[in-house]
Amino acid sequence: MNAEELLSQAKESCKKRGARFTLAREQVFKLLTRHSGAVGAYDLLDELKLIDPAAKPATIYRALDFLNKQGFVHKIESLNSFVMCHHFSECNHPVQLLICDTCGHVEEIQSSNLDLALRSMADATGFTISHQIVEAHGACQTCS
Amino acid sequence: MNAEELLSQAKESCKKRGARFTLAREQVFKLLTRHSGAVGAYDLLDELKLIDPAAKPATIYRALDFLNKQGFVHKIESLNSFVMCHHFSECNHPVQLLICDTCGHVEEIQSSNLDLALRSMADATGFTISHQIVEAHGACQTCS
DNA sequence: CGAGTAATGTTATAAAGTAAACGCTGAAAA
DNA sequence: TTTTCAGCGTTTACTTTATAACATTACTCG
Ligand SMILES: [Zn+2]
Ligand SMILES: [Zn+2]
Ligand SMILES: [Zn+2]
Ligand SMILES: [Zn+2]
Repeated sequence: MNAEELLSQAKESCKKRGARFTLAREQVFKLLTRHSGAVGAYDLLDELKLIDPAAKPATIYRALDFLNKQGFVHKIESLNSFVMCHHFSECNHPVQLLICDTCGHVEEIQSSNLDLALRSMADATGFTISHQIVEAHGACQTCS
Repeated sequence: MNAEELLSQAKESCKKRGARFTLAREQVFKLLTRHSGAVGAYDLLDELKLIDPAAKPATIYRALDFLNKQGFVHKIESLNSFVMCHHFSECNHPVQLLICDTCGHVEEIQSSNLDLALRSMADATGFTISHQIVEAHGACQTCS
């Protein structure tokens, strides 16, 4: 899935939902598609400042908040950073990430077994899951 | 597992490994055992200041770092906070947490299915896991 | 004891994230 | 067409979380 495809898919998705894909949001979206790994909000801000020198932390955080709510972007809690989702057409999918600590690449996986195992364990203790965080750190194939 | 049992177990464990369970570390350990849920480093610092007014951020972070490395305490990445582990005798176990967003209680679960599902998915893509983060947010039984 | 290492104290600062007040704008209602 | 108003963006200031750097003290072991 390349950058343009993702962008048009995002626009389409917003149109359907009546959400506004404004310039600021599109700019941040595009910046994110240029990274294959995690990007910090302030790194992103530095990049955004090159095309919009007036950008401030709130600019980035608001855009990221929107993109995250639309499911276009995932937050990586263990790195305080963000990564583009390449499967956002599959709404509300559980997020499962393999994060290479060597090269920084982030791979999003989809294991229903994993999701099931977590849900069944939660069920067993009467816990209702609203949001799950699964992040594995280590070394990717090329870095091993 | 009550507070005293945990404490003596921790002391024992340090003795075996030749790690120093110093006063500062013990104080922070004790403060943590008094919480059933997540505690922020600065909240903990406020509590510590009551018995050691000279305590500074570094004091807490160093103690937490030690306790975390010994496996006595887990960091909750999605809350930037910390929780006592009640199973630290089982060394290096994968950490899987159910976090109630209503009452703040944190339940540590042990699902080998979950661990297996993650590992097998990682294997399939040639990824070697060194550390995993599994945190589910939602509502516990009493809060549902 | 004395050298070497581990831990702590202290100060300062970096990094990440949020709040609140206010102005702009563009599309729906009148 | 004009009004109006909710959503978006800007700006300023601030809070929370975490670490760096370096001096000092405490413990361990030969
Ligand atoms: Zn995704
Ligand atoms: Zn890699
Ligand atoms: Zn544990
Ligand atoms: Zn609860």
